[in-house]
Amino acid sequence: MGFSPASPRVNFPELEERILGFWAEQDVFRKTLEARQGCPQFTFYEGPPTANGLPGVHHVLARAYKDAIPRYRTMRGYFVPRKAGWDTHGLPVEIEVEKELGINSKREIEAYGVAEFNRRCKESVFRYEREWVRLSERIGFWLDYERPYVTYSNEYIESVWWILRQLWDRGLLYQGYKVVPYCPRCGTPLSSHEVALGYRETDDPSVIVRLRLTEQPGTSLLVWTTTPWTLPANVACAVHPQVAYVKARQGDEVLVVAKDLADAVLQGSYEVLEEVRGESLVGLKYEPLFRFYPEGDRLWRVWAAEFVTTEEGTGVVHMAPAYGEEDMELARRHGLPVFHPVGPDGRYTEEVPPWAGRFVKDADPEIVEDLRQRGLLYRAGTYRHTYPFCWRCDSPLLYYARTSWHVAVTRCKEQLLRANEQIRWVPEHIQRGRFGNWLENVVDWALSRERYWGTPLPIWVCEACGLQHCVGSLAELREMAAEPLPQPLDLHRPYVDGVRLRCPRCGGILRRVPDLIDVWFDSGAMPVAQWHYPFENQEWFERSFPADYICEGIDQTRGWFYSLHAISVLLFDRPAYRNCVCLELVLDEHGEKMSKSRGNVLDPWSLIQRFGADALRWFFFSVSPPGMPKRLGPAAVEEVVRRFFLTLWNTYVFFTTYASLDRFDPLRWPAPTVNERPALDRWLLSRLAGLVAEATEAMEAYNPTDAARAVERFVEDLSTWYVRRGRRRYWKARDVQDQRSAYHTLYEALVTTAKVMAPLAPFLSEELYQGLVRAVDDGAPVSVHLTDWPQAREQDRDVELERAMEEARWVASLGRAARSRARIRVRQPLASAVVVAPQSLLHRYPELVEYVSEELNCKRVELVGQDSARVEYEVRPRFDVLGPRYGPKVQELAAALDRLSPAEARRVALEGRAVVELAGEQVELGPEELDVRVRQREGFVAEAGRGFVVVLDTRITPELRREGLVRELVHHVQQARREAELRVDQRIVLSVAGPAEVVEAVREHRAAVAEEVLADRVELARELEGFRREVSILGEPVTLVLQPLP
RNA sequence: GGGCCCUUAGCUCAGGUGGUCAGAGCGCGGUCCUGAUAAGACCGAGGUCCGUGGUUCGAGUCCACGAGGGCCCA
Repeated sequence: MGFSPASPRVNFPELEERILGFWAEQDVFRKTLEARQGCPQFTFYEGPPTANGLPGVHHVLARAYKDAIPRYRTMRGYFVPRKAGWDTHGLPVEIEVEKELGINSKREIEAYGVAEFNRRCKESVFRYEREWVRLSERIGFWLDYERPYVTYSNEYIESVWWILRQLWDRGLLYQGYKVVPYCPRCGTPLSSHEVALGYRETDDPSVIVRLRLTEQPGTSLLVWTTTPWTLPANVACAVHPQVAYVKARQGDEVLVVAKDLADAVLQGSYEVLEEVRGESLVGLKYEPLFRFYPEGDRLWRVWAAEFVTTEEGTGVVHMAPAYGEEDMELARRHGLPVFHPVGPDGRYTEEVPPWAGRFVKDADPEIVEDLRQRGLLYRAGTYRHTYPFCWRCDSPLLYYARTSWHVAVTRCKEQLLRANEQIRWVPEHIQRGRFGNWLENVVDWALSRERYWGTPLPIWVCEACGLQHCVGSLAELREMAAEPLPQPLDLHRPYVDGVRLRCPRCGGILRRVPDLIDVWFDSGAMPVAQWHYPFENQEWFERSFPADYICEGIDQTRGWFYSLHAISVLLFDRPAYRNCVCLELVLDEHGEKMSKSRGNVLDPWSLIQRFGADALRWFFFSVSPPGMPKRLGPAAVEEVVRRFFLTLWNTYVFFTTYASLDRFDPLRWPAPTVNERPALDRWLLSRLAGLVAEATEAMEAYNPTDAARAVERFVEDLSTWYVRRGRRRYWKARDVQDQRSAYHTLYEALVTTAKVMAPLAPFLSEELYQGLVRAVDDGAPVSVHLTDWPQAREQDRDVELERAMEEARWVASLGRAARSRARIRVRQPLASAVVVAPQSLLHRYPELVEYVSEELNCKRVELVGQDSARVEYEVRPRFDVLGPRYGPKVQELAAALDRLSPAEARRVALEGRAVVELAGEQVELGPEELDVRVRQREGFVAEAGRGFVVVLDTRITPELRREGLVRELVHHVQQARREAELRVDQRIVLSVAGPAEVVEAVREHRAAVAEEVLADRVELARELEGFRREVSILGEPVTLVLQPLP
């Protein structure tokens, strides 16, 4: 047992592969769950991916975030079961299979055979499952992949049926003839959240046509549309009753448009004949544009409607009830017929002979041309706007009347909003912003899909009496079945279509409606259906609902976040999750969205293989908060490795190197109490306690970004100040007590850092833990992920010491700047430096001044509160104190203080009080109200800033010069030791040959040189055999020979 | 057309409740330090804090309007 020196050459991807092996061999994930059996549960829901495509880098982002919080919670003592899940139904899958089969329509699927088609769908959904699991495991996303929930299983479907039955029983599931967004290629309606996925900018025709008034020859209403294909289905037009319209003469005709739009519409000159209110137009009859339908008295008249606006178009709106929600509403109210001359494939039917069989959008130009020839076209152009396209197949959607099934979500809108209040959103603005707005505008969920691969809608209808029945379980299905159910039972189409039920009312036969349900309902049902609730696992379900934590891309506000929420509120009137983290997009290096068409998609594997999964994870956590977009490229990940991982690693190498030489044993070496430790150690322990507190707070707030950044800052301090300053306290230390303190402090800092990093960088933290803890303690938990999250030791916090150390570091920085200005290298010792600091905490911490002295290589650093010889004073008001008190006059105070002569300023600075005249009155200002700054006077090598001045004594005496030479020489010898690849503790004999001054200096400091470079002897007279090196010391050639001793 | 978010150095990002000198990292040029360091320190170049107006003694920070970008809705 004991530490082994870690190698400074580290290959993180390789290290991670080794850790993966270790986890597998030790079954660590299972152990972390077992260790927390019986503890309070923390529930995470995995949003099921569709595994029919390869995972990309954005999935690594999501999975890293999904992983971090459960790991953290496990360390905090919670039991965090994590079930994987796969979304297996729906159009995405069907379209993949259609592509494979080279077909493109429902007709072709039916010809191919639904049974075989669905078999292929089922087969295809797990095509990339192995890739998903492989990537997930490689990045350390711990999830139970052995027992996932799968949405196509009979059990899952049965639970979904149970949910639908609950809704049915409460009258929340209904059938309606409604205008729905409809994909003509897929032949099915889409839900609003699916529509939301497909908006795109496009050019559509923009036409204005004449509706000739029957009883006023020569007068026409003008109507505007971007969908000429809906004109054959026109049954009416609408005006706003309150809006002003004009009858305008233009050429030899009279045109009716809204007054506010007249200029925009009637682009030439015109003459207003009359101005009327919309209501006076109501009832006018016009000539139909087409004669495809028989005349009727109510047809082709003007109606009043409040929804008409004067923001666009003409103020007169064409009504085609089959193709617009408001149109349908108007038709229903006034008993107008619905003309629907378009088939489910988006082509005209025989009702419109000229274009029968044509896809409606393709017929647009011909319809326009036809109207032009008949003199009905007023104007035609194109109109650029955003329009929805099918999110999966990219066809333009049609708004289209269909008989379809809906969930009456709008009836529960208040509950939806109330439940949303109970969710913590990250970022916060989603709650009232994107998600809240969405709920405010919620519409009924268009549930049914006229497709093949999905959860069948469990509604059966009696052929004889029309009874509709919703089946809520397999038992019920079996019981009601007219014939024995087929074995084995597959609840998918076409098998379920063949199941006929006996009518409980009339004894007739019920057949299932052909529809499936929206695939988003599947995933939204997972809190219930993953457990096959209520048919099994009641206690599991109850324990695991609602989720404490979910996390997905922000696009899911309309997707999974919504479907989970809606189903949960409909069923239980509760939110499905308490904390929800929304992730923004992963962009490429140039800030462009990654897409296949741009060819800028980054393969996660290339990054993982180069830099490791932890580096990629860490990049995602630290670069920006979850709700901000992330620019990702190899350079950014490499920087994480260089800036953070390697810095930490090198500190670890430093520790293990010397701890192993010194046989440091953290369990047996007595640890000094914190108060017994020097300021440097107390400072680090204070920083460490602060780190733990900060990281804990951040992780509690679902904010890994702040946690990661806090760790980075700590590691930076640890490496560039703590170890840098304390280096000589370890190996070969003279003061045993100090050495113990140093080892214990550094050890604790590293171990705690490893634990705090564990949820974010599970591999590197494991490696550190193994090398630091398991290496010396058999009794410790096998893995860092089995340890408890560290407690912040508040008693170690010393905010004042931390601030004082900041000052010390600042003074060191000024001192280095002064040396640099004086062109005196740091290796050249100087006799003294004076630090002028009127209001510094350092006066209370002489130890810290000592660190400055070492850092600056000045034998003596004198800290003084005042020094009129070398500095000048500047006095300003404390604006934060005096501003509120004096208001505008604070500027006069500032001016008055600015006018003080150098002598007066000095007096004020030393006395700490000033008397100035303000508007004829004497005002006295005390120390709390003054901001005293010092600046250097000319003629000294000094640097100033933030209330400090550092003045160097730049005189180099012959003694100092010789010491400098020796330091120079030692440096070169150490360099040579390294080049000769000597063991760190290899002893040598050294010979030095060179100019007399160098030789003299070495002679004078022979013992010190010998000790520094581990030489048993230092030869000055004769040259040895061994590793020989020519160096230059202050421009003079010097020959060093190192002879290793046996 | 509406909602939300963003805009700070060449790049990536920090900048509680306004307080008067705007910071870090990377990159660039130079100097230095180092037997843990592939690190690090110092100096230098590099900023209209997106713009305009307002509130205020004081605005990167608050308000209004606008511009650009992103996401979402209609």
